[in-house]
Amino acid sequence: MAETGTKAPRERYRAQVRAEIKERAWEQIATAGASALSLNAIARSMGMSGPALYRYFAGRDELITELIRDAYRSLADAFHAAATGSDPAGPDPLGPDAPGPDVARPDVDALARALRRWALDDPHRYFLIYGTPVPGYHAPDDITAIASEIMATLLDACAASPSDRPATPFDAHLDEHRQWAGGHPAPPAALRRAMAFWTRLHGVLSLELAGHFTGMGFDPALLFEAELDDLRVT
Amino acid sequence: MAETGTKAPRERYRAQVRAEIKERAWEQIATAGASALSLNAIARSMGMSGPALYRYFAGRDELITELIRDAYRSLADAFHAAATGSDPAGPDPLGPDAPGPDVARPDVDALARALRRWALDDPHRYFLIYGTPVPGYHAPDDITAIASEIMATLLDACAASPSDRPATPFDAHLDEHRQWAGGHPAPPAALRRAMAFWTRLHGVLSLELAGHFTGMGFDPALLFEAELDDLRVT
DNA sequence: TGCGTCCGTTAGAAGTTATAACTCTGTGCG
DNA sequence: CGCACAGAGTTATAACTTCTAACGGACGCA
Repeated sequence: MAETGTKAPRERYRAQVRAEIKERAWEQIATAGASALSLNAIARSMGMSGPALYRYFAGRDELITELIRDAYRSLADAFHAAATGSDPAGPDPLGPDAPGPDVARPDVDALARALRRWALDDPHRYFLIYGTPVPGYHAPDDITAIASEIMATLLDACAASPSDRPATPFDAHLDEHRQWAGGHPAPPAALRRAMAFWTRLHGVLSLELAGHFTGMGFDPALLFEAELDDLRVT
Repeated sequence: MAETGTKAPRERYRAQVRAEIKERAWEQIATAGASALSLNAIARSMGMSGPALYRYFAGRDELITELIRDAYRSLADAFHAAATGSDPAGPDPLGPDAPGPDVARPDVDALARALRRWALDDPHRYFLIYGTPVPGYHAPDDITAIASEIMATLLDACAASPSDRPATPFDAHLDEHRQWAGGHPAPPAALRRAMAFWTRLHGVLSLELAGHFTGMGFDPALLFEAELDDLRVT
């Protein structure tokens, strides 16, 4: 990490320009969405013209892949920070106000709120990961590795709080096909809860971020918390 | 409906060409995704060249809006068919095999399975409605009207099966801000359950359709049914 | 039969990604 | 210290895209 400062100047400059390109790309995505990302517009906004960007990225696809990788990395970091309590935004800012019906699960709750904060912080970044898939695209291995890291953090948290819910047939199915857990020693109930965490919170968040709740009147934050409460008994 | 046959030949031809354009558009979306939809390619595949399509659609946006409208209409019809039992695919094909822990709720279950069938039938159509939103786009009123129709069908089903779950503060919040229900007389518990139906099943379906479960080993259909089971106690 | 509307055409402007070829500058090595 | 080479940025070009404009022809209605 610290060695990047001692690199050759040529390479240093290259890394700096790459970083600026990605930064402009994020800005552009934030205003016009990922599908409208234009290499030409990025080059223009940087004062250089057109094909110069091809020195730094093989093409639009490689740039977007890099952005997706950064998005996954950012989520993994946010999860890790929330799990270890080193959350820069403070430990659950809206957490203690509304204690759940039962015992507190600091890990899972902190993860959920970190996820929501992370998603609201940049909706386009969220949709880059969880939005409409690009038909031909397959994520490279290092990106799926980050996804596994995220899942491992979630499984840690779910395994930390035991469940008193009776096992269902689906719990057994999930336990029989647990290769997706990547060797994580979580019990079946934790597998089930991690999956429910993922699917339910994604359900709420993706609808909220896509604007399907706008004009409906209720508060999406309360819906999120209600789903989080229901996860407590799952 | 039957009057379209008696229309003027000019208008009849126009409607026919519009329909064929939309058909080709769906084919193209199915293979390359909505973002890659090209008017030029559609025209080429129809044997006519380029700008001829502008006689029928003001532009790409209008065509896509039309496709979104058709997608909503199709989902509303599928829901309505499932709710009234006139389901062309037969009443819940995988339903009776695994009876839930409690009383059967034919309406809600049928709706859920109709939703999954509809989604798997054409994933791109699903993402046209529930996928990454286009930044500048706002759906016209008649489309939001179809969305309300879908929600009304769901609320009907949820109101039909009473809940023995104690009311939560969020149920009250949903009841206080119930303008999204469009005057539907559903009780608070039904509002809550409809919302959970929507968000949870969307969570599972969208992750499944986007391919986030591929290679994980478990069966997404069982996850869907497990979430449907959990809705029974919500 | 004739007139007018509407359809499909070609031409062209402005944008995109991406490649090829050229210039020039800065780096590192002898 | 100077020189040669690698690499950055340039322009030109090709092949796309959406979309506008102007033209010709055919079809339907009176």
